[in-house]
Amino acid sequence: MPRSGAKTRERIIDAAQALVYRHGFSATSIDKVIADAEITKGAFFYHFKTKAELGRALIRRYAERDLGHLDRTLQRAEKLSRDPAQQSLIFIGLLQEDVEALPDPIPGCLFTSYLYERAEYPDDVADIAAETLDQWCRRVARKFEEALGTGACVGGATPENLALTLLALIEGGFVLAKAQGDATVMTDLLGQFRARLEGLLAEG
Amino acid sequence: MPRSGAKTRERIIDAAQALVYRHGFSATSIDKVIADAEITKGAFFYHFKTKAELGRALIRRYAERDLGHLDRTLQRAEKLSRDPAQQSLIFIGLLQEDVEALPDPIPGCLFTSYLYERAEYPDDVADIAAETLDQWCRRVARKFEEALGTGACVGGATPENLALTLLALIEGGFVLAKAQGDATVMTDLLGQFRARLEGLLAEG
DNA sequence: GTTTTTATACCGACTAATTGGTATAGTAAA
DNA sequence: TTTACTATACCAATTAGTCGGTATAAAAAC
Repeated sequence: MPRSGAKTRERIIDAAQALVYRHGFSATSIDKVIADAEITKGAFFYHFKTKAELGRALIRRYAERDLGHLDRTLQRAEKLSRDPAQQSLIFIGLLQEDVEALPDPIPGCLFTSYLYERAEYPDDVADIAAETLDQWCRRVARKFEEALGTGACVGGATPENLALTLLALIEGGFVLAKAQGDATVMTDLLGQFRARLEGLLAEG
Repeated sequence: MPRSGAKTRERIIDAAQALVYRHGFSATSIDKVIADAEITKGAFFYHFKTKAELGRALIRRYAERDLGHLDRTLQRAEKLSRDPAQQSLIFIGLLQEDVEALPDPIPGCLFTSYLYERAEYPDDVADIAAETLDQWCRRVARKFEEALGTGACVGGATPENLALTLLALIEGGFVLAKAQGDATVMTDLLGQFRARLEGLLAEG
């Protein structure tokens, strides 16, 4: 066999992702991708039959990494304390650390990028986004449930609802961070959420 | 004078906006816009020198309508009660009504659309988005301040912080609503926020 | 153990369609 | 007579995608 194509494939996806973060998917031309990846047209179309397939590969990798990162963060929180309530609070703290380490300009969320250009791409791309977002919520909700119990807290908040709120704050936070050109809004937003969760844990 | 060009101009912006909601800005070609608006190329370039200028006009109109709608909603809340605390809660309720009236598919926020394709367009487009989002927060924060007082509540929440959280929930809610193909997430998100605000108002 | 085959990985010139934008000649209304 | 267009033809650049050819290295045949 010749040298493995996996490396080239990764280079293509890396270059494409960087371009999509700045220009969106449809403004990301294959010519720009191959220039940045320093490969040729032949190599590109050897790995991806169409541009849509590149798109699919892009969010598939993003989705995997996203859930992988979530699980690792949850596990780190679990090692830092034995109490699920503390674990939940530490989890938010670790998310704050992630946000502070975000590069400039703020890349944002690839799912949002796709969902806002949705009509351009096959439906299954949006399906992956929906499924991953749902999984994210479920896994976070499970941790909150350990901390708060199954029932609704004061104010009718359930673990599922809190997880959804957290996810919306992150997605919305990306938008505001992009608008302000600064990720500190996200730290504030997460700080607020953390304070609220702390309050709920103290009550329940 | 011949018949006013304002009508044609509006038709162009209307057609463009509908396309941008589904395809994003860069996938929205001038040819598609003129086809949907049922005008000719000559008419388009009579009103807009470049596509970038169309983009500028699009978000400028969106920004104006957005802040106008906010002010009207705030004023409606003010007419429905004399108590700022009640007004704040009613305001959230009115936002929930707006969300429920959202068409299918969910259009989302034009600012997000731009911010996620940012590099394609002149910087002043992003400036309008940032400025409008900031104004939105300020005006909502002023109402919350009337209800809660200037100082921080329990949990360190300030009126500004709460307004920012609400905005992030709306922006993030749009993303989640697009992913799920259903706007009820946004109603839930706003309901949660309302309950929390109610709690803060009862304490303070 | 050398040669031949074969599949993988990649090159780069090419194409047909679309892109944003221009040009020009004419028309219709206030 | 100015403003607001229609209609159509055009342009250079860029777009996604094709195609015939080539380099590499492992496996199979001799």
